[in-house]
Amino acid sequence: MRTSNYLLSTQKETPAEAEVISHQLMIRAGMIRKLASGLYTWLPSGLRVLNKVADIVREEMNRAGAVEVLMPVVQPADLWQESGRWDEYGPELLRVKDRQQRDFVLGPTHEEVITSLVRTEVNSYKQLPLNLYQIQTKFRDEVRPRFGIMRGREFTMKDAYSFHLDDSCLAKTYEVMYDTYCRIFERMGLDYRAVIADSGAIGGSVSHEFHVLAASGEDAIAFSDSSGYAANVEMAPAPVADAQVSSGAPVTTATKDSNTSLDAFYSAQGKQANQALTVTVVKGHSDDDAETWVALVLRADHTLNSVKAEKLESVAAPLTIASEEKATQLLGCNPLSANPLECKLPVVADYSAAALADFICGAGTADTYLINANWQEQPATADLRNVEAGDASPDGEGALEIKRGIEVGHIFQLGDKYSQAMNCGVLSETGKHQTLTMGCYGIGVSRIVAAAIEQNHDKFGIIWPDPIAPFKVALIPMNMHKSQRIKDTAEAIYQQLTDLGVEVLFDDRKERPGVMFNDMELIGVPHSIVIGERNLDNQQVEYKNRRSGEKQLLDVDAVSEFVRAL
RNA sequence: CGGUGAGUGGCGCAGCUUGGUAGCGCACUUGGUUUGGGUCCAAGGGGUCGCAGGUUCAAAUCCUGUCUCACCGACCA
Repeated sequence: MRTSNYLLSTQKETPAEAEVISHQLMIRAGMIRKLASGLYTWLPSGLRVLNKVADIVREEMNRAGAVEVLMPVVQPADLWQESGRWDEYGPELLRVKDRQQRDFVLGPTHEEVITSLVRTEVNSYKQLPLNLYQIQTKFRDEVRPRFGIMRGREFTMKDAYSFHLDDSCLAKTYEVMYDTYCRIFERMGLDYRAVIADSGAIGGSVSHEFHVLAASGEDAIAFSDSSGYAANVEMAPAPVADAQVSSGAPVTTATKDSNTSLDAFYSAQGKQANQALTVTVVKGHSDDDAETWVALVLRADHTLNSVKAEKLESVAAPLTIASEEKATQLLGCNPLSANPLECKLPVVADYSAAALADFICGAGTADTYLINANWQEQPATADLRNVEAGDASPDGEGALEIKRGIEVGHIFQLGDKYSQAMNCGVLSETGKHQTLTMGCYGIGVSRIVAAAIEQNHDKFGIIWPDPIAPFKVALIPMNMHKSQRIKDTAEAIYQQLTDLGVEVLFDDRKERPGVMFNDMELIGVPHSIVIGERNLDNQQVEYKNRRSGEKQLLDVDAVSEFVRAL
């Protein structure tokens, strides 16, 4: 490709709206342009990378025995009503009507369509197991699109669905997909981790997420420092704390000045946040649909884990935290000063909160606190908090570390949630109808592009891993318009490399060398060949490696052999 | 949806407090200059100041409404 025929679209300045480095660089390098919130056009360089990522995913899925299909983006509402998700999914599901006023959705995922397909096409156990996948556009009307392509509303996803007679067969395919995902991320040269995950709205039991590690990641991941344990912080169980014993110190009360922070108040009382309790009021769940509220009690240094909380029987899902007015009304005082020991609401205490003795907590009147309080009777307890660095690993080996990750893949053992609801089954060996069990396996293809940049960049721009680079080699002739021999050499090398099947970006613009160097580094082309008068006197050109910065001189005749070996 | 902030050439911004009919840098065009790391000089093109209404002799500027966008929270590949 010649830059003169190409749409390079690099820019010097970073748009103000781009917060994370991958978003900034994707715009500056001319990979994407925003059309509207969460909607992006892929420019030529971006599309090349996106296609590279998709190709690797496709190759590895095929190798694993999955079969590619392509389903529609627009899906009839009846399928969603049949699965129950028409009501469950909420506003993230974009619903549209056609000219006959029939309801449709823009597919955020394809369990319904694939299940509908398989129930009509697959009738015998002999056709199983079957793993079908597609690489296709999804639409989710995200509440808050952000970070450019990282969380767009429209995005490219690889989604695969497997169908089985029984769970052990499902487990085998799940293992294969797990290994396939590892291969995929390894091939792309990404630093990733597979972690135990919550299966969320998709449903099912066993589930792993694949995260690309990056400081800007939206998820926190907990790792054991001495075993292979890794889980999303949402899922990692917190250790049960040993009950403390009260020293018998007398209970006193103290009043907090409204200008004093809680932490300062704690230390003024000779305590710390890990010796104090806080109350959070959340919406409860009851069988008769009556409005109920529950007070969750945590240690003040801990944070509430909403995934754990909403799994409690007495708590409504999704987790709804009461507004300050509502909480004040329910508790009879500001929630900060609420007294968990004499609470008007049902109390559920986190294990470590229940284990405390001689703690600080609200006294039930504004700005008044109890010092050296103790539980009078043991409260209902549960694991409610996020694990923290230093907590004991749930597998009993070592302590946890917390790192941040970008979720780029998620695999689930779905079970029969959809096949049951949508009556998807086959005749078994014994001639009986048998409902199938399913797995589903997603990869955020477009998100990988952004995640790869988060992990591979420097102050000059993107540094693509070779397998997903938009071009392998940048060919940079300096002052070609003034030197016939530079022009001839550049054209010859371009021809040789192109004949070899190497993707070359030949910068034939009439630009100063600095401009070309900067653009090629911004775009992140992994290898450059620089042609200049100085070296041409010795029939040589310069090679430069984008990642290492290593430079070396090559004989003009040796260029194609050198590039082939890269 | 709640909280915060912003909308002025393609991008980044100033002007708004104290109304007087739009400016700077980058990018773009032309000429010259320079030529191994975003040269320099000159001359140009491009904006109904998000939209609608109001106040006023006069509105980018003041008022009202509305739309859009970004950031912080609950969802997710």
